[in-house]
Amino acid sequence: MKGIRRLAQDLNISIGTVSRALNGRTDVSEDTRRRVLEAAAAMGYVPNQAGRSLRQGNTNAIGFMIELGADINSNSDTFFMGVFDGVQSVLTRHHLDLVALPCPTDEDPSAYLQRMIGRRLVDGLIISATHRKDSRIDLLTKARIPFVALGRSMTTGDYPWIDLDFDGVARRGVDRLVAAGHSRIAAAVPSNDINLGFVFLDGYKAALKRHGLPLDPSLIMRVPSSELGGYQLGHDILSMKDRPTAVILNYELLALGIYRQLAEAGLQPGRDLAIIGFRENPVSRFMSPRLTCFRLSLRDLGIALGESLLASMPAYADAYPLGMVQRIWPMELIPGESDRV
Amino acid sequence: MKGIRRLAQDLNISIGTVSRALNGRTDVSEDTRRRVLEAAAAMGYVPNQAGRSLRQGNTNAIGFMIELGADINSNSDTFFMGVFDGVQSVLTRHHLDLVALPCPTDEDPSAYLQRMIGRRLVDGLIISATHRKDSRIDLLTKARIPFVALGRSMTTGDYPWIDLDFDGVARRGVDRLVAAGHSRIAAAVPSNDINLGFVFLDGYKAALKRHGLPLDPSLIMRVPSSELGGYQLGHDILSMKDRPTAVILNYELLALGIYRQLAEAGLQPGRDLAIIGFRENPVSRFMSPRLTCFRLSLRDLGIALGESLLASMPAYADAYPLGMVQRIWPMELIPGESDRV
DNA sequence: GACGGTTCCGTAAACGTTTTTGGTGCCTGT
DNA sequence: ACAGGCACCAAAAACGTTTACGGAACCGTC
Repeated sequence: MKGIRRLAQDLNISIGTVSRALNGRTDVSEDTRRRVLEAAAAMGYVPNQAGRSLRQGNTNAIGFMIELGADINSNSDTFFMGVFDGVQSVLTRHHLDLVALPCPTDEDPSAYLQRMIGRRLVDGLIISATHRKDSRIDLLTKARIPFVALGRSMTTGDYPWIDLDFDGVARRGVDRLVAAGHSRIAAAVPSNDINLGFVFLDGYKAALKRHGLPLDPSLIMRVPSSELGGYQLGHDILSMKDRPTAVILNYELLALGIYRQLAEAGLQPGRDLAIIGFRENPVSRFMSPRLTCFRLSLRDLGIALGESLLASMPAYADAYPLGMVQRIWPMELIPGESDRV
Repeated sequence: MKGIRRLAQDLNISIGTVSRALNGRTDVSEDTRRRVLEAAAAMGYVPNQAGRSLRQGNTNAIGFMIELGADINSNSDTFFMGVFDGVQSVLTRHHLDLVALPCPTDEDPSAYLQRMIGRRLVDGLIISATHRKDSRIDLLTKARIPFVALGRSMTTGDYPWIDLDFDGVARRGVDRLVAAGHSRIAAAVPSNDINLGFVFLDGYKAALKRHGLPLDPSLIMRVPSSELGGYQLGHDILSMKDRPTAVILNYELLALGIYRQLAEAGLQPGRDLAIIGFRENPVSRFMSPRLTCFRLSLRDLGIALGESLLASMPAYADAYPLGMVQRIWPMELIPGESDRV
């Protein structure tokens, strides 16, 4: 005899009553409830989730899918650790648990997601690293699984998302560089079809136009989102015949590689090439010269993600009357020395 | 009508037969099996995990617990992502899924683990960042949950673990520095009671003794495992009246902070202070002067963890006749310029 | 032609919960 | 004394699977 049945037998009451007592129903006497709770604590009873899920049709867990294959993820897990913490802090208040679902490098993300959806392992999902056309979004809407995307996408249909302000980062980067006298400004964009690259590029183009600067296609530099990509970026820039005098970056680790490339050429960030990096992180804070980049609170971002997800789950929506959240997450410019002329 | 019942109805056969066909049982004709598989694929049928778990008493998932609170985790670049990938590659071969369980900053790890065990969300567990006395180990053995620890511990009882070679890293670091003529060698150790600190320290002490060097307690420097800890470490070293000429590090990001601290003092790693770092990572590869540190394959480590776990699960043990794995994971020294005299 | 063996499949129980339904006993007001 | 209401609880159904059991059909053998 196990589980709730055992508990009921010990107390000499029915399992239904035990269940009601544990779940805080009203139709059970205070005395009985107290006895049940005491006995449950004494034997360390925890409801079996499988039985519960089967009956209620939910799992009290939500998933956060991360793609190990996407270089933008596999290179920096300080990002997700921070976000997880924020998401958790929202979810635990509602007795929901967070599980991270790491999609293997060698599996198609959509296939992986479909498997997870089918298994009914979670009640809701957060997906990240959205691509320009992201079939996961279709999958989730079709399956009617509540979700929120960390990242916009060009996929049609209305769905909740929160995205970093790639547009604003590009725009403000250009503004700042133009104000400092630069006119040949390069932009690093990712070499794959992750959506943030397009947003970043659009912001870059719009800013150039607003300043009346010509758009030189050779200044749009496609490199992988990794520290090696930054190294390559540095090489590409240095080997151009008509070098840009400044560059804006779309990913945090690029700065590392470009710093190295400049150092090897005997050049210095800020003096020989103005650099505006992306996200401030533990590494960027310790680079010298100090990197000009943008700050955001990972924990707050996680909280916002958690709340948006809850807002789109019928069972919790009343506590979070946010409607469908489509939100651009602001980032604060932190001036450093890497973009001094 | 949903799930397997729907499938059976469409095919006009019993649900038992459908289940047997899907699960590869022998007592079903090849023709029937083919029809079932086709129909299942056509309607995108995926077995409901709750029903399955309830019946079979397992979940076909294993968990990887990470503590967001431990600074050694929340800061570590790339570490877990790489390990996850290796674990996955082993598990998927056996149709097991990996879920990462991030323990919130503000929750006690043991309490969190107990909740997860109680929910019966996973069949097995990998825990990391083991402490000197780690109650999670008692919890897991008592609950008879198969697990493997990434990290040794002083907790009694036999249990499977894999640990990085902190002892060897400390020993070889000292050897190398002594060979280069150093005699005052400092060691950074974590300021909390994570077990790796004790192992590292023991290796350091043993190496000193073997070389006939005195043990100076003031050279054992306790700092948080973060880039800020490294900054503080650098400060502490520079402000000593009888400065060490070399230091060995126990955590990868420490190097970042100490580099910065030296730079601010107009000093240079390798010339003014010999530094041997810990794990080679994307960041260390781009530091200058290049950091002398140790290399390991995260993916292989993940594979080893996955295999050890399977070896300790009765249902899979026959495929992995490893016995109880207690293994020290070797790390390869990568010479750089940071420890040149 | 009875019989044992094999191959295939249907039936039903079981897993641990939650929730609906119904019922018992007690109290209250008339 | 009796109808009605209330507070509490027992019983049983339901969730979607897997699997033990038994039986039907077919085959070959003496």
